[in-house]
Amino acid sequence: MVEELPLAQRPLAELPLDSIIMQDCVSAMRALPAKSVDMIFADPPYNLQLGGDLSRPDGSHVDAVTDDWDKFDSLAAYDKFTREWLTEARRILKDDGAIWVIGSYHNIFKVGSAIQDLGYWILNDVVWRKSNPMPNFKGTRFTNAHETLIWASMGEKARYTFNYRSMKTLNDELQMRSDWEFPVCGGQERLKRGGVKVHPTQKPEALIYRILLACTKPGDVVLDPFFGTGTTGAVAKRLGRRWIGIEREADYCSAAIERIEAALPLDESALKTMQSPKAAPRVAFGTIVENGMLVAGAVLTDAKRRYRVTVRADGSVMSGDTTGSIHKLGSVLQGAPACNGWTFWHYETPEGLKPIDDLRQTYLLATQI
Amino acid sequence: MVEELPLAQRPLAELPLDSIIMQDCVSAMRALPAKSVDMIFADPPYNLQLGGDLSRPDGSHVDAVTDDWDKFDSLAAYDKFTREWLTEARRILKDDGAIWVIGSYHNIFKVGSAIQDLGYWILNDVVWRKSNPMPNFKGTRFTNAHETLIWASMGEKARYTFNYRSMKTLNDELQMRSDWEFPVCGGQERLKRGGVKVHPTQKPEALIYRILLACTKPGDVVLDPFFGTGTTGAVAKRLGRRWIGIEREADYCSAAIERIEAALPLDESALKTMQSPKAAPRVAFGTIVENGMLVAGAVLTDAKRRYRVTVRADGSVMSGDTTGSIHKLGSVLQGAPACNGWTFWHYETPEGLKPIDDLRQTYLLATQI
DNA sequence: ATTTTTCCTGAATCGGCAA
DNA sequence: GTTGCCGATTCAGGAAAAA
Repeated sequence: MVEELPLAQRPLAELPLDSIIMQDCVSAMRALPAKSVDMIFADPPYNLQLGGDLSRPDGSHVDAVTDDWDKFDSLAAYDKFTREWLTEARRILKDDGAIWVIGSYHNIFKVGSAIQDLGYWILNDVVWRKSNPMPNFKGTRFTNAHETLIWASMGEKARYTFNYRSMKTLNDELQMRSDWEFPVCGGQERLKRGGVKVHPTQKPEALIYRILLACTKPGDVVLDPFFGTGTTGAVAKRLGRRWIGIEREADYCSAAIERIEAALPLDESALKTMQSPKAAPRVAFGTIVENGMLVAGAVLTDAKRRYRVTVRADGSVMSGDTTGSIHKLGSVLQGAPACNGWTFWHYETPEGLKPIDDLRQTYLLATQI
Repeated sequence: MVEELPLAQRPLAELPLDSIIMQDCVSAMRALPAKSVDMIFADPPYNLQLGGDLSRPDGSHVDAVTDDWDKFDSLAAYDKFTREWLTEARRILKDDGAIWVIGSYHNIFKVGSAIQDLGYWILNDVVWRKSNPMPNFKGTRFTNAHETLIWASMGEKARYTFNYRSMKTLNDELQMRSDWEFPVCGGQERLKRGGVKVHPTQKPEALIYRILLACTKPGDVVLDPFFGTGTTGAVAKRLGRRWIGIEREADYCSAAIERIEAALPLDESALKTMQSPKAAPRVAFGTIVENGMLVAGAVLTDAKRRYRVTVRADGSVMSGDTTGSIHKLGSVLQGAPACNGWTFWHYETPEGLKPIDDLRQTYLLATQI
């Protein structure tokens, strides 16, 4: 007779994959098996503690985060809450798993301090620089133009996943730095119901995309204990990762389900939804993929269709078992010392082949001026 | 007979201005009078916890921070140390003073958490983006390309200095954001003795310059409890601020003294231009009427001609049976909590509508000088 | 249909002073 | 401590409206 396996060895199949647990974050995590997920991405309440109303110089009203879920009785209460969920997160993570947490100065120091105290090992802090932050209307402080993310492994000696090459390719053959620029979530990407935003703090997909691409492998299980409207689930689906969401609010859950079901390989409409840095004069091919202008799996050929490569999620391309940047594959396949991949490679359109440089131009036009 | 003043009221003259206290940070601070300094800038040990030696891909050796002053027995010991010096800092600061602390992910979460626990009120966290960071030689993480600064006042309701106009001017007439880009300290600025850098973590003067310019007034006293080679002193001198340094190591002290003596203060005129345009003398709207620049009975409208009021002889304005100041009517008619009547209300000219603020400027030009 | 202008909004710990 | 008045204060980008 087969004995019941101890909790820590329960098979992964018992995880409620690709679904939302509509429940309180901590109690839902307690029901999950130990050492069972590869990554946790968490966007916990920030505990903003806002004062009175705020108006813009033109008199219009600022729509602030006033939801109950962001209210805590005290700093100590927030600290306690933070340590509770981080403790459960640690139990659920595999030994070679990792955690990402995003926050602002209101809460990130409490989060980071708890992460260190609980035995996690911080690998990087990453800064999300907002290209279009809300200004400081009263002129009393610096424009709060960034948020902070913490990436930590299970311990000083623990292993973790980091797809170094993917990041370097995504960043046009330069090491990816700890400061990332993205616009805030708006436009078509922002979920709305009756013209009103569904969630006050929806995160941009491009941000989660980069995190999952950097720190998970295809098929990995990603848990988001503060699922909200399911950005993590939508990106995970897009990138071929499994996901589990925990979310208390029924409204957010229904919006998330609808959204993730609709998530598809991106089409042209995505161009409008996820704009990206406008500063960089250089555009990495990875940025084109990250923004959905080309999807992973797309096939590129040269103008005469003699060579063909397949686009991968990190902005590299592949031919047989050779992989590399668009420039490298162009030179290798031709046997040439160098190649400008932007003009060499083409993609199929209803009007025929077009150089991928057109996409770069479109991207630049959309993001510059 | 005059009784000895309590510690909290000791005259400022007792502060060891523009000098270095060569002593342990906490004990030196204990000897300073309470509520006596305007700002503290602190660059405490980062508690880096480095493993073995690190080499570059070319085999060369990376000169890491291995000094004793950066070693702590445990995370708890670092935490205790942090709370000790932050507590003393709080005692020494004036009620309307402020503190800046710089750190990396190794220590900044502990620092920020302690700052919040001790009753300081965080105003911003600021990211120093390094334009030329050291790469991640092993390709195991993101390039650690930034450090974090925390700016905090003495409490939620405490006042603090922020030279908004100076920052906006410095940033090409756009609000200064919370992410600042500077190169790391090198070249001529980097202090060396016999070709060897004197201090492993010397900060760029441009960074301190911006902080002092933003958050102190000329003549303010700035204390740096981890003085090192005296960047804070050199910048304070240049900007016409007073400084106090605390530094344990004699080598750093001598280098700092030499450096600060060589630093040239900006002359007064240069300082003036960087200060905010000293709040222009206030002009009552009534003065404009009194001088005939607008006559009683004149009609003012907003830029879109949605609202209109009539000017009265005493400088009040009227709409229907509502009367009051230009500001009050602006807010009442719009239903807004506040309104700057000078920019909201316009008067008719042959060239079209013009804000009445133009009249104020004309009046100021005519009466000043 | 195309270009120009206006409008709207985003995790925000967002006054100072005198009576 | 409270109230009330004076008057200082916004950037980027997408979408809708107007020309």
